[in-house]
Amino acid sequence: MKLPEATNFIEQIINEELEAGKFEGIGNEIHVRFPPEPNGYLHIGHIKAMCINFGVKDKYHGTLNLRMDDTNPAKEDYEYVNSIVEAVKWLGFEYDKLVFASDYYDKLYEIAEKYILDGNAYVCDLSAEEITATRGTLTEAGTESPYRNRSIEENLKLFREMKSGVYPDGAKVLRAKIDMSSPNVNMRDPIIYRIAHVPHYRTGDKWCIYPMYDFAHPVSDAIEGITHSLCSLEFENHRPLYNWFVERSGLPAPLPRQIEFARLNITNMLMSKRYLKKLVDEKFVRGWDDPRMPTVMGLKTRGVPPEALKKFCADVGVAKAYSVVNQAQLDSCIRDNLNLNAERAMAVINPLKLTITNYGGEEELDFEKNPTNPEAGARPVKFSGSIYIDKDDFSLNPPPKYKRLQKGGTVRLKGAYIVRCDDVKLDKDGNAEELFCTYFPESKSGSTLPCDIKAKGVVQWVDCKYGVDAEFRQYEPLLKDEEYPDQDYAERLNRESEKSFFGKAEPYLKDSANDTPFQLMRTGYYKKCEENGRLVLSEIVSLKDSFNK
RNA sequence: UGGGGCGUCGCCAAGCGGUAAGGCAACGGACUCUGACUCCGUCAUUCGGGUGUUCGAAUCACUUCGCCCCAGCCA
Repeated sequence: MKLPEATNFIEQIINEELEAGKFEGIGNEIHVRFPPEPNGYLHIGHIKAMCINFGVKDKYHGTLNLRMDDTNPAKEDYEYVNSIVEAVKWLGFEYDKLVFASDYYDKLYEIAEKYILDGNAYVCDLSAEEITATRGTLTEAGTESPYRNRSIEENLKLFREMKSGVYPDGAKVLRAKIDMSSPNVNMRDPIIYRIAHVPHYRTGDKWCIYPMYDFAHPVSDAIEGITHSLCSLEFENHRPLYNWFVERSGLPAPLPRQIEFARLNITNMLMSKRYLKKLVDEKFVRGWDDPRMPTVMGLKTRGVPPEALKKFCADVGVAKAYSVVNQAQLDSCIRDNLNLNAERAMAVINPLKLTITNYGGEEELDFEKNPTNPEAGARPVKFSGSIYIDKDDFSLNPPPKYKRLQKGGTVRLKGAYIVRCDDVKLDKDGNAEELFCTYFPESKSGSTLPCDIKAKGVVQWVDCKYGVDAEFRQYEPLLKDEEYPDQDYAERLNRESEKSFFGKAEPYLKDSANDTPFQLMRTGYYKKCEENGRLVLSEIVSLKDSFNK
């Protein structure tokens, strides 16, 4: 068979295995899984994991299970499984099956009994504190539990009693019998089952004992016939344990192989579920879909296209080295996508009135919706000679190479005419309050008339008569501190992360039904939404660089 | 200081013994009815350091330094 070209070390490993014929018994089919725990919403870090897993699935024409890793009833809920499914679908990833670790509780229990029967597990009566104390330290071996050598019959009886609910939480646990003096702490008789009289969101109170990740995960992989279990670096130390459980599970070969990769970090983006949950719970943000959140839903409400996110993950790559990607790299992917797809519109954030003294009447001008894509069509823009431009587009003391309007200078009004500023009315503080200009009819946009007037700059504008009020919301990224200071984190988020401006926008923005992202000329990419009948423009990402060079 | 990982341009990242890809950022310049976009050009005599092996090393060996992970009845 001809192998696809590997683009990262994981695919390289898969290619090598395929070449060696490792999966011939199963028709060379690759099976992977994406296993979030339904205890929070998916964030951009998960998108990387999905790109890797779904990427392998697509490249090798394999299958992928979306698996809810729900073995801790205390934290999990349907709210989260629904949000996860929604996020996966919005991103356009197609999984083969939606499965739950909790689907395997019976099977898992059965396999746990097998471990006992094989002498590989025992019931331990030590308290949590005692277990911790006897685990040893990083440099000293642990000591064996006094319950380690109970008979198989006694272990079986005790384990069944644990299951039947006769013991309170914490009274007993089932432990794997491995090696208390292993240099790998994870191998020092890890706990397989704990007692928790907590109802599970799916199985209700059918169970009062729940399997631990270290046992449930590898065995779930084996049950599903997963060939490659891709996870992040912190599980490297668990791999020997993963293999230990899989090899003794009695499940048919081929055994799954765990491969670890470095998780995604982005400057100024906080990706810890714990903190994100805190922000939501303590109402520092409106919810998991708040546009300032790095969650899939936050990115969605912000207007970021899924394709831009996938491109970003592809650009960032997959490796084992710890890394922090510059947010500029994400922004670049978003800009690239939006530049190609987003419609263009005009709006001014700080309106400065500009009156054209030699213009009478009004007219309708044609604007292309997207200069990079003529098929996007055109929209009409009304012009009455009395308009607003942005305060930033006029200067009383222009710096060198200033391209926009100044007294006595000219500028082109985007899509309309070139105007010359004849007079400036100042307010009491000496700032420009209104501009009086003359326009040049022969400079009309698209006109073939000869025109001697030139303008270096182009500015956007909104008609005074037809423009509508708009609110602009600018979002700073979620802030991340090296030290993760709980205290002022949320405070800073509120203080610095959301800014509002009020200005004027084209009526086109208010009227257009769709709320797909668009670009405000020279200002940035925005998403339109309606709040209580108000036009709200939320920033997606700013244009690169720009003003005042 | 036990064990497991990782160290290639400011930030990601290819490279797998034959003489340092690419992306982001930055910096020049061209173009432009968005100071955007696009386009052209510049940006690692060097791969954490050292020592060996070799005709030849980022790639192999040894050594040294630095960073990350592991002692939840979380995942």
